Amino acid sequence: MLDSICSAGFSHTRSRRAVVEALCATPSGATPAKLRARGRAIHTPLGTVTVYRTLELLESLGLARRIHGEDGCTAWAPVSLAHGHHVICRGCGRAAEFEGCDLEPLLRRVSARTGFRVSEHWLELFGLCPKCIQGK
Amino acid sequence: MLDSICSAGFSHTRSRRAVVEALCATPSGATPAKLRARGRAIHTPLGTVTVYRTLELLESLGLARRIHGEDGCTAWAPVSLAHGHHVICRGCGRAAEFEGCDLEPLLRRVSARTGFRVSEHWLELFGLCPKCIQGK
DNA sequence: TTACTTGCAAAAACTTTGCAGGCGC
DNA sequence: GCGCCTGCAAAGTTTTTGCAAGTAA
Repeated sequence: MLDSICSAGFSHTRSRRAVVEALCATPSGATPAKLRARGRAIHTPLGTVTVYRTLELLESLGLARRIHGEDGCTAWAPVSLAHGHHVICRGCGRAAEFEGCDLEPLLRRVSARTGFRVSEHWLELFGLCPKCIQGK
Repeated sequence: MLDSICSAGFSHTRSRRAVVEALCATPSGATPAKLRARGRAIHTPLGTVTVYRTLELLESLGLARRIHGEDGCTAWAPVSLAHGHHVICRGCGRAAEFEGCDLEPLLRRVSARTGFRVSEHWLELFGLCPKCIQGK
């Protein structure tokens, strides 16, 4: 992921590496505060501000994305798939990515009904992950 | 909507009416701060706290819901349909509700692929509303 | 060297909590 | 009158901004 940052014209720095690694270490999503805590294992002086700014940068490059839970939307997760969505576990909060959503028929129906021209969408699923299912 | 609150066992108060009317006046969604501003036209001493608490109440009754935009998720909108989703205009920020989403095939596929047992979902569309399309 | 980055500190914005007084029923 | 409800004030969180020092290239 750092490579993508560099080839986009941004510097390769320890701080960025720390944030990127922390993010990739938690594909299930993590808040800026947690990312900072994790990132400090790699680059100790890592500051909160840098985490925010790096996330912003990653988002603009399409490499990270917010995860929206119904309680809030402060968690971030790395984006690995071209057009992925997340499914979030109600039990432990982990998130998994999945590919493909095939919403075309729906989009056409909504356009016809509301008059909106729909260009993007955003889908998130909630449920229980395999571990939490077993645990019950 | 106030009726629903009352029949659920909560009091009919001016403050609640103010929040409910402000909310219904902005089906496109509004932040707590904006709802308070609008609500003050109805009940002047309306406080921020009451707006938050009323929204919480409405949410628990299934009458209001957060709208999650990619920039944040501080806006709230009334829920009028049984199982509605929102389509949000990138131009003016308005939201419209639509019904039905037929995600069953997708849910099955995701369950099979990730092992998650999916129980809820959450979908939001983005695009341009009829007015904004014309305006361009 | 030169411009981009960083991290601290402080400010700002947003949300929640405590509590005395007010209001619905 | 009783108990829920409200609004102010204050505290707690989260996020953004300003700026001098640091670092990649």
